[in-house]
Amino acid sequence: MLNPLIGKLAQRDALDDVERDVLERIPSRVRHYAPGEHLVRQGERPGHSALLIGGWAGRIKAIAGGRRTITALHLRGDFVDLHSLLLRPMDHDVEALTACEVAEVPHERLRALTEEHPHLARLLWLDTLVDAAIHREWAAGLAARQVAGRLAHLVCELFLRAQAAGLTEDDSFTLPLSQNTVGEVIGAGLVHVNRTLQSIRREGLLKWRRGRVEILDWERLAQLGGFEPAYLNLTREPR
Amino acid sequence: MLNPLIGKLAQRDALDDVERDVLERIPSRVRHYAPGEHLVRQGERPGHSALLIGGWAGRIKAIAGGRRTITALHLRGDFVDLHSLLLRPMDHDVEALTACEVAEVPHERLRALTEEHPHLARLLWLDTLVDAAIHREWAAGLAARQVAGRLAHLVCELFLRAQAAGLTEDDSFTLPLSQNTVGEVIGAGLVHVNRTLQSIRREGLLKWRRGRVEILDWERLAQLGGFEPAYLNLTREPR
DNA sequence: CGGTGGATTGAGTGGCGTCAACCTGAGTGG
DNA sequence: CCACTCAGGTTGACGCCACTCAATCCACCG
Repeated sequence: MLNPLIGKLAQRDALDDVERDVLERIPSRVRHYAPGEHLVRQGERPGHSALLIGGWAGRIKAIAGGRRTITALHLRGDFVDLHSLLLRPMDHDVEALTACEVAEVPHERLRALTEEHPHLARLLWLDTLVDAAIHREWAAGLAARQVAGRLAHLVCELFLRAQAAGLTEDDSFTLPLSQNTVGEVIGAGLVHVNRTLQSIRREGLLKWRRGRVEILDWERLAQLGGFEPAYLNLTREPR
Repeated sequence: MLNPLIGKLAQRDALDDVERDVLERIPSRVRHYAPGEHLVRQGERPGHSALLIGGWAGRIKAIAGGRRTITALHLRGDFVDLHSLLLRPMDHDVEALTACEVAEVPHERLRALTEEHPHLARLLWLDTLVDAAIHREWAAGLAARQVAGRLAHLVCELFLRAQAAGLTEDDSFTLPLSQNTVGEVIGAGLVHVNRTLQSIRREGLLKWRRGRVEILDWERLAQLGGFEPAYLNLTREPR
């Protein structure tokens, strides 16, 4: 059940047979969520962390004044709230943005695993560090890039992450998010997202219809977004 | 030498005598930096992590186009690049914003510590998780708050963090950052920071002269920034 | 075939960036 | 002790990116 996680960790550092075995044996309960349902709510103290098996989920921060922002997007293989193992109470909601399939891993098991297998502990820690690196990249983008750049950057990032999760076909992947949701991610209003997207399409950088994105010109898209993939830590290193 | 760190960790969970002893015995080299000097550079793979003993430091992301953004601010007791233990190469610079005193802790020691003392490992992990929580808060602010709100929020956050580090006197603390630097933090231009600051001062929310901030009306300042301190995890919990 | 969520288009406005001076206080050297 | 320097703070003018309000269109579905 945790195979998507195993695959992801193995991209960052070699796993030996024992470690794979330990991960495979972790019990977990599978749950399904409909779009809009909450996997976790702000203020809660969950006794487990949720590993995404399928679908897209987002971390939602409610801001005083009714506005809300999506501070992270997650896909297959991502732990959406691994940090709830230590960070309590939850500082944000986690919401299913599409239909989601989730494996709930008990915190007691995760804690035991980290005590008995320091290398796996490091890889889980690393996973939260990559989350943080992505947060930094997004924050820098919000401060320094305008909407077109943020949009291009987002598409580049999600394509690479989807690719790492085995979810791409050639130059396209499924991204069933409404323009309104995209706006909540990149900090832009719905109308402006729409116009910006049209302009990017008109330029021939990508196609985006019915929740399917096809990248037509990676070079120019990456340039528009100022995209540098190093922060994703998709390379294999001893950790 | 690591006392500021010990104090900080002890605010989040009880440390027993053995743990304190272990932390106290960690060897570290002390270094001093002048304002503008780099503690670490993007792309490097440092063999140690830098613990701030005094002064203010910032994590700087260079964005294509010559712009730069400060994605995190650090003060006494903060590990400015603890994540470099696992996240390589560095995805950003760390720069001394004022004169800084730093203790460099070798990675091999940190790694040994995490393997032998799982509870301390969790507290270090937690420290990086709080960093991430702050990133989320800032990112949400950049997306949803306007400049006055971001400025107010920043002052509230830094006051509480300075207080936790024992750096406040009554309602004031030292914050020797230029308005230009503040702009790089909250994603605003120098001129606009200046005008916004004047308006906040005129409203009687705070004084800010010569690198010293005095908070005059916490209530309204927190309201203006939509400030909710929970994300700082300044509470004591079993971790 | 009406209902509904999402995409699209138009128009008006304001927050905030940028350029460009000018002011102020602290430190320095003669 | 004063002239000079320089970083940082302050002020004014101008323009654009992006937000908001408000329709309208479109695809899909029961």
